[in-house]
Amino acid sequence: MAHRPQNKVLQETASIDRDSLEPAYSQLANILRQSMAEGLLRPGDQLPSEAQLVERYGVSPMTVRRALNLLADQGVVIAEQGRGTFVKPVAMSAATFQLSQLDYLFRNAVVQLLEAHIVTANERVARKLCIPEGKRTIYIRRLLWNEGQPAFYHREYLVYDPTRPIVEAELEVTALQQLFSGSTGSLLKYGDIRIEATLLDDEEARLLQVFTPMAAFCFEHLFYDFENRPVSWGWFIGRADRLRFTTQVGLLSE
Amino acid sequence: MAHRPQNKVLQETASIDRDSLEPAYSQLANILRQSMAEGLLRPGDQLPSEAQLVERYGVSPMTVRRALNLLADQGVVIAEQGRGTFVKPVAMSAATFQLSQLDYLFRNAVVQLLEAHIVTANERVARKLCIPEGKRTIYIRRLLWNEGQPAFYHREYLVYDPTRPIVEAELEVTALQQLFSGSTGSLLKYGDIRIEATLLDDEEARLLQVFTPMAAFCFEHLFYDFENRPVSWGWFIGRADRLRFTTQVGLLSE
DNA sequence: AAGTGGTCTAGACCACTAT
DNA sequence: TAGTGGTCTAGACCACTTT
Repeated sequence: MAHRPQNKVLQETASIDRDSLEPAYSQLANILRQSMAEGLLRPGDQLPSEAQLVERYGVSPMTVRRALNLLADQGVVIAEQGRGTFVKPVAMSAATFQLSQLDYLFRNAVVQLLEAHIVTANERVARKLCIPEGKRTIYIRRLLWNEGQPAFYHREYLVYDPTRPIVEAELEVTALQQLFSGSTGSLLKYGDIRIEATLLDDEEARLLQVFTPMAAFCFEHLFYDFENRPVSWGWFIGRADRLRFTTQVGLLSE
Repeated sequence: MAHRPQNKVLQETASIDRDSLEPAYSQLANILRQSMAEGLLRPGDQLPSEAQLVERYGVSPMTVRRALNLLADQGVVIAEQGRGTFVKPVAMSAATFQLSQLDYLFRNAVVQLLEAHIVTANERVARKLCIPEGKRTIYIRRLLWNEGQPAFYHREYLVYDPTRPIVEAELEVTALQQLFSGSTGSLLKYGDIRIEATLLDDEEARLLQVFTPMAAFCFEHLFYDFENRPVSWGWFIGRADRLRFTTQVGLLSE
């Protein structure tokens, strides 16, 4: 077993303010986070034990527990049963980025319907949507505009089945935003999302008003209904020079 | 205020197994998740109140609370104070992607050091590292191989300062994996990561053994020490056809 | 006023790790 | 054996929303 440094005695500068609107567990988490930011607690160091924190800050074990869980969830400490809780080293692999960073692009998007036709599924579409080849699907092409600029080119195949009301709703151009933002009454159970970097082809470049070669982000999505049947397969393609994902690892700025 | 459907009475098929190794809060969360998967609870539906769950499953309020917090953290329900807890609709924007998906590429990577020189900072480098223009930096170029294939081309500028021991450690080729995986004794406090889609230039394509034009993922990183001074600025560039980020929204498969 | 979620207490027992 | 984190109880009080 690897050696771990002993825990240090923290300065008792900060304490829990019981009159504050901020919950005690959150205050305690911030106090500990502050200790790390100041370098009092370095990566690999052991935090004070839960019992010590209970005594030092005058809160109950559950409150200490919650504060430590919070920090563990945020990836800044790691708790090891029977050993202690330790400050996690900064690792680039801990980075997580969220699609909601693109919310602004979708919330204010103007949706231009380019095409909506019934087409028979070829082999690829049939396999993705788990339907027989040759079965009818609805093929939709949309262009999403944001502040006068084309932001995304979206293509989608929907299972054509009159008994599934989602088809009707999806044909409305506004349904796209509901899909992204989430809305009450959705008939989707879950979805798989995949992000790739691709080159724009000529048609994509023309619609997005750029010249090839140009890099792009591609967001492929496959949504399922409550019977676990695929209902929607499609891609959003957006110019890479207008899309950016950022995140922070290690100590999160509050 | 928008109308919300009333909560339904759940079948009491499942119950908490006190002899199980699985914690009660986790069991309860899974029971509720199962109800959603079966369609008993649909997006927008209200979950049973905490008091109802306490009575129905014979656990304490804190345990119920924890189960609901777990589901809320996972984004499948939303709790609204004074109103209730509701099943969240599926939203594509809820997708989160984790860089740790690339762990296998870094863990087994063979690092080839292409260059490590002291260079004076130009305007761009100086601005990023917050040092005066013309100050000396260490410029490192590396190629990461995985299973006999070039996986990433990495370039990095390090602040050159003999008083900062990180410089010595970073020059070791193995330090790169530690940066990605995290390791005890790191002197980094936090880092900013940015992901872009780009086109490979000629040099990048040659090293990664592909032909232009080719799309690529670029992971830019900027790491800070405990005095909040930037110490490392660099990019990993990897072939897009070998990199994929996937995730799931809505009901998570367990 | 009644019902909801949000926080918190002051303990308890257990599993695990180190000595 | 002593110390650690992990779970759990059976309540309490509060803020908020709805009726």
